[in-house]
Amino acid sequence: MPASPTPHVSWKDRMGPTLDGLRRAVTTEDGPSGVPARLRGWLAGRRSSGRLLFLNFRDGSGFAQVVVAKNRVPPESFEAARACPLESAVEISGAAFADARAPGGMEVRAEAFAVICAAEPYPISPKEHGAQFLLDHRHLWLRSKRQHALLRIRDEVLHSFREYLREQGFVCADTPIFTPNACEGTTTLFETQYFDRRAYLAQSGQLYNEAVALSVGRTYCLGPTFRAEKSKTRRHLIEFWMLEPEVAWAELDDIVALAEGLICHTVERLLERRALELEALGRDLAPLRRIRAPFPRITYDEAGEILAGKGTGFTLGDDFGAPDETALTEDLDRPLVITHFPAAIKAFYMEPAPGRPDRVLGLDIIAPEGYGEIVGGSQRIHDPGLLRRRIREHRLPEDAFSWYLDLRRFGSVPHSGFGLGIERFVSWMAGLSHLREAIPFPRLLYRLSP
RNA sequence: UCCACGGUAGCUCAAUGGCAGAGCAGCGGACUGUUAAUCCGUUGGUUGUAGGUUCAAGUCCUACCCGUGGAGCCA
Repeated sequence: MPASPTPHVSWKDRMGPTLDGLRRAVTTEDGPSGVPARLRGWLAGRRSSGRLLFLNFRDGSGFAQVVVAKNRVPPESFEAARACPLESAVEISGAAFADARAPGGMEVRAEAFAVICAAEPYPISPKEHGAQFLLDHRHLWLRSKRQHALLRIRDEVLHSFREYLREQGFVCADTPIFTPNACEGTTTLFETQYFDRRAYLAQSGQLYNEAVALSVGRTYCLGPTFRAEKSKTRRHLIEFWMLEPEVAWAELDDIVALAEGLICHTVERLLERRALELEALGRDLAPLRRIRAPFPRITYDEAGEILAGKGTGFTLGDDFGAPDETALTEDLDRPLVITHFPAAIKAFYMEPAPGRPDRVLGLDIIAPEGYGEIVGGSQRIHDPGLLRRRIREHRLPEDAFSWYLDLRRFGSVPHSGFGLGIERFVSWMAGLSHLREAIPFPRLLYRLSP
């Protein structure tokens, strides 16, 4: 192999220091002062005080104040920094100092400033905007400090979920998006062409997860799901991401404990690693610090009794509506676990409760603070005869489920799993008033772009 | 799909049926410690679309289009 013509430089060294790293170095007690740096990024804001400019600069890792003093930089640098439009791509040479007057405790004092690519007049101002305008400019809105924080919180949530499940011995095995038929036969599916036949966009990976669980024991999938419901509320997206663990040998109580562990681990990680971002959103951290296992747990029938006393108009036998969920959790500071639902309102594959054939071993977890249902799951039927009967009772096409029934013919065991809505979870953590900010590019009823 | 509300400057919003307005952004200027900086000046309009009532319509009427919130469905 021929010798490399230039010495190898690692990726990290090529890219140079980031604001995030500089801030950590400079603001540490007894840390260095006046750390020289060359930074590349975007001009996020500017205030001027004559011969002194205060720039809000974003390099991707974070935001920092850059001070450009007229008598400390070449004249062309000062003019460029004074006049270039917001969101221009710029390069700054200077040094980083700890300074209590700067937001975040650090500022970069510029020695040179150059515009790499001047922006056109930027449509998003620091003032208020309506939801429609911001969503039309979602591709640019993502650059704001608030969205920057949310992107990192979502990333941390996804990372922590995977981290916890991996520690518990789970294997991530993703499930298909194109599916030949409706898994549960309940919600409306998006229909699409699959060459010369019809296919549907997945609304759950559960049935496939069950197959994988009988191979590796503990599995999960994490990906987008699609519901063609004309939902028009702050709690619904047309395309959303769902985490679905499935565990062989697990019964209802086992996956309640799994959900508790998963949620508590992720809340802890967020408080530990993303407290600054949560605070940037104005999120009150006190309610998050109170999230501890075990979660309060009631049955469907007990919930019905509580609701009878609250007068929400709930009828026993129905599923809970949004006002019912709010009423059940209004006095709680932790998520509420509800189990043992009527079989009639739940999916065909749920295991009947021992001694109560009209109730099934399903679980819902309702988040506090009005964030609604974040988890739905169940113990699955493992008896082949019962499962076949249920498929017939629900008038589902038996041949489409032949592979699913096979799972009960070859070493069937009790198993359980649940689905957790990523955007609902992120909304709850971040204290959002609408799900649309919890995903980079939300798909809403009348919005398919950007 | 149903219910409620809305559409006026680039943005956020005002305007008893009687001259189309403000703040912010933009543009020009002042300012060496700003924190959504401040101050002075200034550009900017087919009032969602079509029709109707009226001496006169942003305003009232009809239809349509688009959007927002809620219900149901669920994560």
